[in-house]
Amino acid sequence: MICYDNLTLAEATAIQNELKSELRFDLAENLDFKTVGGADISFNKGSNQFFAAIVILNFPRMTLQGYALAHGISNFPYIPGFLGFREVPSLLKAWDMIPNKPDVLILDGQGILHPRKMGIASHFGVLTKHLTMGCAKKSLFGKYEEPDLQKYSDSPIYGHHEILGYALRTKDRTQPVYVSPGYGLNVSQSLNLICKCMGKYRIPEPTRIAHEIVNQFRTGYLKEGYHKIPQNPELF
DNA sequence: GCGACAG
DNA sequence: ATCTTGTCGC
Repeated sequence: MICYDNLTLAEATAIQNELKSELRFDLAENLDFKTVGGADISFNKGSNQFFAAIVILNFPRMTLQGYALAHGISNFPYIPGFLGFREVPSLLKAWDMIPNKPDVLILDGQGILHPRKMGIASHFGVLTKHLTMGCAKKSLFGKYEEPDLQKYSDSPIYGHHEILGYALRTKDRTQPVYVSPGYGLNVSQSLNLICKCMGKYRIPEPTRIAHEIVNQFRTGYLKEGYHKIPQNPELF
């Protein structure tokens, strides 16, 4: 079990720069996935006990197939730019419970839209070597123009002299979300994937449902472990 | 030095 | 992130 407690900021920064050299964006031939995962963390204010959830949805149907719930402890504080050190350890516990990993995982936070290209989605992806991407509700890094008002309008976000991600309007007249690759897929693929994961809300289904379920876990309505949802028999 | 600052 | 009621706008 990896533990990032007791790291100094200088050490954490060094680790990010190290992980950065392992980034890849050429592992996805296409977006022909069978499943997509969503990851989220929840905790009670002032507590160091974390609740982690990773849900698995059928792609592109966006119906729940199963979910893993795990408890975790973290004493690493929340510092913008270092979210991975606080949340990744707990998410890995949930990840390890999953018998069949999702083809791609969407995390609540940034991917390479980060000063050192090591947002939580990239951090998690480099450690697991699985396809990941980030979809954040607020911007952390990069320069961009406001996308148009209607659904699916997007605007590139620049940083390090290149396009790192996109501000995407996922719903009419609502704040955009910020998408970027984590590990394995490229910038345009990350944008396209999020578009294919939208339901009737601003937040894409994977992370939206992960958030819903992790809160039921935190409030005691669901228990730790891997839960499989009965799947309807294929009819054709 | 000042402002910004994922969850 | 979490704690919370009403309220404005489509």
